[in-house]
Amino acid sequence: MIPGKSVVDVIRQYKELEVDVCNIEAGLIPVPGYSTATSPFTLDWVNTPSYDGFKVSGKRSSSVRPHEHERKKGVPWTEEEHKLFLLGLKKYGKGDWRNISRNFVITRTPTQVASHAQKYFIRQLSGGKDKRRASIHDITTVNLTETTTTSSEDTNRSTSPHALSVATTLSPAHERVFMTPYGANSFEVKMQGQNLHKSALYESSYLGPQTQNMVFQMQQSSQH
DNA sequence: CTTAACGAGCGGTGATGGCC
DNA sequence: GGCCATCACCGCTCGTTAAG
Repeated sequence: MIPGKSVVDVIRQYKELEVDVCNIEAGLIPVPGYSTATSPFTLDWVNTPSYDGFKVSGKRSSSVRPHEHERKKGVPWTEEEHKLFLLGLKKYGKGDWRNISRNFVITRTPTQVASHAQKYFIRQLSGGKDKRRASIHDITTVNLTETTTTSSEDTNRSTSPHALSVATTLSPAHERVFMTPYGANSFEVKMQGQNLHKSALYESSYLGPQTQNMVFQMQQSSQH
């Protein structure tokens, strides 16, 4: 299903692509960026017990490296991602970046998580040095935090369609509690009173089975 | 997975010049 | 002289990448 395209359009596009691919494989169309006469690369079909497919051979020229292998720009970690990282670190411990990536910081690859952890631990080791620039790595725990914010962003998040709102008898100050899925294995709790807002991140294992199921269903619906 | 090198981007700080 | 804006330099932070 492609928005704005009919079945006939899609079939026509498929057939055109099929012809293109046939022409490319037949060598009728030069691949952009490669000159068969000057390129140091060759494409060989390899068929061994361990590998079956094309393999590129030849030397990589350092002079062309910057053009064909641009360094990716870094995407700064958000506070939310860092908090999820801390939760994952708590659950899986140092070194299990794969599971932390898979179950907590699902927006980052294990390599990115490992890199972030490296900087985080370096920051912890250098603690105590004054005159440091503020960093996201200064956040070392994910605990119940109390604020008096009444920002619209706060309100919007709490009343998102995937937030579970429950009445509370915790204290007269907390009139409502909002639970919002937060990553794959955690959830955010916000307690709101007239002038008091509290928020905290918890692992899903903190919940009873019924509530865990409700949060799981909210996660499913938020993904759709 | 760990470690270290690398590079981009940002913020702090001092120098400089214009204005009052 | 005091204040403010602008600029350049430098150090720091942090994401990417390659080697082990």
